[in-house]
Amino acid sequence: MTVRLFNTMSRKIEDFQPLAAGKVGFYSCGPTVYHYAHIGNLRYFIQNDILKRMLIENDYDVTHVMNITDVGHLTSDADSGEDKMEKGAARDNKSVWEIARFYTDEFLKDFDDLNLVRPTFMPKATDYIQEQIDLVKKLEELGYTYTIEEDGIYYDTSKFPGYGKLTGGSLSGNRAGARVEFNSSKRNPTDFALWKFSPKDEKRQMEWDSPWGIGFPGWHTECCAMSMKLLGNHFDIHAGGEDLSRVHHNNEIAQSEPIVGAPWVKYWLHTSFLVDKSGEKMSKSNGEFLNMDALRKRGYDPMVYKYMVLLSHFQAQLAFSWEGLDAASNGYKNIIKKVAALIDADDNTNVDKTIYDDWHKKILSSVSDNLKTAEALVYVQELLKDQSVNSATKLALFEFIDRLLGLQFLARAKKLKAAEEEVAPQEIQKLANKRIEAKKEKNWALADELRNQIDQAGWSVIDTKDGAKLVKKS
RNA sequence: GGCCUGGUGGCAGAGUGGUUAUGCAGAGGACUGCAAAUCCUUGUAUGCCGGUUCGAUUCCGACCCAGGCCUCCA
Repeated sequence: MTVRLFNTMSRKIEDFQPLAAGKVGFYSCGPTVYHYAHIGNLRYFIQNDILKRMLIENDYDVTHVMNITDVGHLTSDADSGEDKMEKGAARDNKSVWEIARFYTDEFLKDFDDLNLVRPTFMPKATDYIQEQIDLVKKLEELGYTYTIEEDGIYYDTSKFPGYGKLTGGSLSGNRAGARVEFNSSKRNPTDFALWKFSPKDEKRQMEWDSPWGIGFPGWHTECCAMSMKLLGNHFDIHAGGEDLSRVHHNNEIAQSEPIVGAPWVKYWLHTSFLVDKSGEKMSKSNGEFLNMDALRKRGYDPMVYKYMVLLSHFQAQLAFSWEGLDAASNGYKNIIKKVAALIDADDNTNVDKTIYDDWHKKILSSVSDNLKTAEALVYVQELLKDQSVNSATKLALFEFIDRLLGLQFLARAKKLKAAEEEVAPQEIQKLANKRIEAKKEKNWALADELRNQIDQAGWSVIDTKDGAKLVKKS
């Protein structure tokens, strides 16, 4: 099946043609582990996961690299900002190494709760310092660098003719230091640090020796160094959040193409932001933000958030609201209920191969066409409604849908059934029996009172054709 | 200021040159002593102004509005 993806480089949807037949090298910029990931960050990782699952369902052998940025970087090249890692460490009263480990673990917990397939490699930036130094050395040999005294080694973007090509247009109209004080020692406003020197009077928690003295790498080098090491000089797909395209990814290209030749990467994918209802992006830097734990504490299944994300398209901003999350929650639960009913209805009929193939194709085509997950979910609704498809075929299709979208419809449906089959304790059963008696005597007041008591004890009583049924409340 | 996105019902959001998906919420009904669940039915939308066209929500242009990047952030 043809895979089509919107390539930021061309600003067009292109047919996907891998560099090597049947194989995909995929690099996604990972988290900086100085704080919890907020749910906006997680939207991007969900989208990456769908991309990967879709490629796998299309029989590609995917090698996925996602870095863990555990090196602190200054908040600006002007050397005036704070180091996020060191700041985070001070906030939590821990060493930078401790907070890196702590927030990496927290991140992976969310990752697993969202049922995201783990990357093939998750390199830590601090494990690839030598590779980053080697990369800077090569750029130095090729004449792309210059030194600013007591500051660092910088990349001269005027030496790279294609600078800025990823995001198109000219960068010349950019206001140098539009939002930050401009480092006047730089030759060009777009120049960036490759290696920063540690301050002479200060011992940093994270610093390394290098041919240029004690210091630490600039943050754009890690992705280049690690991707070259783990995916080779050229690879197929590079993904990131929409904020990364203009600076980080243009800088990555500027660092890599002089060394490996152009084009370095074939397809660039960028995920748009989750925004709040006033339209502003969620940001870790702003202090207040929602993480997965905040959602869990309010009783939301992480899968509900994933479902909400998949209802939208990754290139469009998605507005977060509790109302929207509730809608997603109801919608998700309704599907689970219907799938649970399918399991009950499964009468051991055979899977109808023709019908299966038809739906399989429709759903996989949607996701393969630039990740139209919302369209795929419409087909899921239509499949559930379609009475001409037997239960066995539907269930087989749900196995495929769960592989493709990772929404765990079947697992949740089975869990729901298990909860429904749980037998009520004796005292609850007694109350239920009393209520039946009351009903027979048409003593509605007593019956309602008894239902109240059962309700308070955490059970629901539901009258059915076959009598009263007790179901534990979730 | 430069570059880039986007504006669709109450909410979230697809798609389409010719009756605007889907979900959630709402309304009505069936069922029920009442509920819950379920099922059936159902109303409501393409920012504004021009152009192209037999016909524009879709294509083109201007405008208005919102957002992103130009410091680190997905």
